[in-house]
Amino acid sequence: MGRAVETAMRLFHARGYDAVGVAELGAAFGITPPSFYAAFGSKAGLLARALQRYGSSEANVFERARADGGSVAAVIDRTLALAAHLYPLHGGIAGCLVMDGTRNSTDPEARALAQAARQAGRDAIRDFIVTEHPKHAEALADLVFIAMAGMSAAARDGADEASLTAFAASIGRAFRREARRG
Amino acid sequence: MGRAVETAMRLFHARGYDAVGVAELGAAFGITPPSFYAAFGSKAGLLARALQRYGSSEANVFERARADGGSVAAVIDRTLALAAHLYPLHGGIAGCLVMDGTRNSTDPEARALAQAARQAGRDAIRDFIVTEHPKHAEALADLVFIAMAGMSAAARDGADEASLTAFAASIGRAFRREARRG
DNA sequence: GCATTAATGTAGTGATCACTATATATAAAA
DNA sequence: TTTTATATATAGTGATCACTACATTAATGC
Repeated sequence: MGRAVETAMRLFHARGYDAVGVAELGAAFGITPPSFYAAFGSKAGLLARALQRYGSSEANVFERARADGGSVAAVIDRTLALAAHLYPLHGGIAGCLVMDGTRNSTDPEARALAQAARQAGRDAIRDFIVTEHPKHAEALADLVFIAMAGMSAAARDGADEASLTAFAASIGRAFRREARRG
Repeated sequence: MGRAVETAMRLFHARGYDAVGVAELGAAFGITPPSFYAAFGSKAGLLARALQRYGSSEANVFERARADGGSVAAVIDRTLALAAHLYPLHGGIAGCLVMDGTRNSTDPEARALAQAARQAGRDAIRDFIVTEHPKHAEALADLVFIAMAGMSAAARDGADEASLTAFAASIGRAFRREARRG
C-alpha cells in the first residue's frame, strides 16, 4: 500500500491530478476500482495521502535545508539551490507536486488539499525567517515562496538545472539584501 | 467572431484549457458544434486565436512597459509592476494565460501553442535586455521571466496585489544589482 | 463440513469529452 | 419556379470520467 501511494504521487506529479484516472491508478497498483475505493475512499483521498508522502520525502527541500543548520540566509540559499537541483525534468517528473500538481484541476477538493499543503509550506518558511527577521518575515517569505513557484513552473516548461540554479542564486542574494532593508 | 475569441480567451484564462469544453464555448458564443468547427477548425485552433489576442491585448505587460520608454531597468520595473497589478484575481481571472492556461493539459497541441507563446515572450524580453546588458542578457531574462511565472502561479493561488507588488519591487532591485555584477 | 464474513472482479451507472455524419432550412443563381 | 450552394441544427460517434451494484471467490469461525 505504501508503494501504491508512492506510485500515485509520481503519476500525479508527472502529469497533474486530473490527467491521471482512477482506472490507470488501479492498474498501476494491480487492483480494480472497488479495491481502490475500499483502500482510499476516493481519488482525492489518495491525493491527500500522496501529498502527505511528498511532504515527508526528500522533495521537502526547505526541511532538508533547515536540517543542516546555519543562518536563515544560509538555509534559504540551500533551499533554493535544492529546488533548482530537484525541479528540472527527471524521469518524466518536473517541478513541485504541491505547487503545480492540481493547477487548473476541476476538482475543488483536490485544489483545496494542495492549497493547504502550500499554506503549510509557506508558513513553515515564514516561521523560520521570523526568528532572525521579525519585521520583514512576511515579505521575505513571499520572496522565497513566489520564487519557488516560478522555479516549479519554469521547470515544468522545460527549464534546465543551470538556469534554475542561476535564478536561485540571484534570489538568495536578493533575500540577503531585502533582509537588510530598513 | 472577435467577441467569440475574446470570450474563449477569458474562459481558458479563468479555468484552464482542458476545463472548458467545446459545447460550453459554443453555448457562450451562441453557436452549435458544427459551426464551431467551421469557424475554428478545432478547439486548439481557437486557443491559438485566443493566445494571439491575448498577446496583442493589455495583458502583454512587457510591451506596455516598453512603450513608455526609459532604461532597461526602468522598463523591467514597470513590467513587473504591471504584472503585479494585473495578475491578482479579478472577475474570476487570475495570473497569466500564457504562463498557466495550459498547465497540466492533456492536449500536446495546446501545450505546444502556449509554449511557443512563452518562448516568444521570453525572447522579446531578452532581445530588449541585450541592448544594454549584452553579457548577462540570458540570466537577466531568466530572472524576470521565472519571477513572472511565480507571480502568475501565486496569483492563481490567491495572492493579492500588495504581496505581488512587494515581490515585483524586490525583483526589480535584484535585476539592477545582477546587471551590475561582473 | 458448513455457515458467515470479507475481499475482489465483472460489468455497468450516467455524465462529459472532442468531433462529425446527415438532414434540413435558407439564400442565391438559373 | 427550379436548381444549386451554403449554413445550421439534430443527433450521435466511440472514448473516458469517477464511482458502484452485484456476483463470485476466498478466508474465517464453529
